[in-house]
Amino acid sequence: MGIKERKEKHKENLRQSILDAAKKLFLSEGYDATSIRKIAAEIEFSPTTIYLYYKDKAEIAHALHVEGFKLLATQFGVLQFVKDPFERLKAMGEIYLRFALENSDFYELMFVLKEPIAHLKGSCVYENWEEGEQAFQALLYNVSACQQAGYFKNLDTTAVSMIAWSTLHGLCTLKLHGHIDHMSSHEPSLQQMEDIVKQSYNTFMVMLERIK
Amino acid sequence: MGIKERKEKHKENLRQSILDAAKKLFLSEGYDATSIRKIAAEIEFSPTTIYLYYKDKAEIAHALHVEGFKLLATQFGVLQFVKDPFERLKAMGEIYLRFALENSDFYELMFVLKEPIAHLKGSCVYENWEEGEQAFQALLYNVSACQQAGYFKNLDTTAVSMIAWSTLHGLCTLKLHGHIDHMSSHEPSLQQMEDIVKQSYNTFMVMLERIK
DNA sequence: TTGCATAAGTTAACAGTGTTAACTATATTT
DNA sequence: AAATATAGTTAACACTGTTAACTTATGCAA
Repeated sequence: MGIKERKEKHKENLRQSILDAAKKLFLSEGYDATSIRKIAAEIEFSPTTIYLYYKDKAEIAHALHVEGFKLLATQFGVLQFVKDPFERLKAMGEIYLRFALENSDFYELMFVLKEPIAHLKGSCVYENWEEGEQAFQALLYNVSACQQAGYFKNLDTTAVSMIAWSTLHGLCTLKLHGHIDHMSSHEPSLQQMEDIVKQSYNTFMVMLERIK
Repeated sequence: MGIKERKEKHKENLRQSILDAAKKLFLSEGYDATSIRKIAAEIEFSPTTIYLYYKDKAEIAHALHVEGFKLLATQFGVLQFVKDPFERLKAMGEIYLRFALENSDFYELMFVLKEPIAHLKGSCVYENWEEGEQAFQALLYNVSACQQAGYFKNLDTTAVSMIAWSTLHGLCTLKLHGHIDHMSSHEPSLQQMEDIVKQSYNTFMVMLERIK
């Protein structure tokens, strides 16, 4: 029947369909609600079959984590058209922010959860965090370009990059984990801001621009 | 009525010893490994007894979360002796950073996990996040004092405070979740830094100081 | 064709988790 | 003494990740 045919097709690339099922569940119900058993039910195989294709749940998490970085990389793609270094850095931050807020589950997997990258250390040949490094190198490049254009004088490129990343990451996670919302509901100065994240980001950019 | 009072006290005692047991487990084994059943075993009561004193696990998490904020508040205490506003802001950041790195489990509970503050919304009279607010108000006060001393001119106090908090929070979480370490092991520019967090923080302070 | 090894997938189980309904034993009140 | 309220327990539900042991199907050499 139709189901059997579909099953046959799945068998051809079971590893991929496990990942697809995981992704589907993960995007619709979040990471915690994505259990091995639910993935198995989705592809209509027994839970133990998953372990024939992935070492454990962390390995699936890592595979999704890689997908997330691919998605972010494509969104960073437009940056090549922004010629002015500072404008490019600004745009990079905006893309990062939007990515985090619009793909919060992916963001969690990429920059919050320990599992996907802890998995690296456990397995393989002491593999490093390739995805994160690439993104950071792009940031380093942009910060460096800004410095050549006269920004961030006498400041360490790496340290400035770390700060830029940290600020954005902090803003994203405080928002995503509900801390900003919980505070804005009662703190008057925050209540007045209509978009705290966006306004804070803009202020940060003004701060960066005004470093003498 | 003496008997009733003693009973009340016993009830209070048990509620407190549940919290103590939870804290002990949580500090030695982390949040995830602190299960209701383990807490029960620690105080030598059955797991269900816990539910006579706390609504659910999130309520225990919230109680510990409050303890964490008390601890942070005492560490902030020394700030009153720092008269210069900018130096005080600097010291505040250093205390925050040290607190996060030395009490990573508490930090997770206070600023990362959703459970303890999501619990607020679920129960009570739409209670707000008192602890977080108080800490933020202290930050607002210090940023405002800096502005009166000529720093951060023409910048919104709340936005600057949000950025300061975000930057510190970002730095802390990237470190605590292993993202910095995973990157520093292969990225050359990071390898050269002996203490990435500390050096980045210092750079951030220089950046703030140099805003024209 | 028979016999067998390998691969692929399944069943059943282990050791946990948070949480709840229903029960018991004890102490207090009527 | 009987009724009631309190405190705590047992047993269960519905989950979780993960593993050992089993079955079934396939391809290949004798």
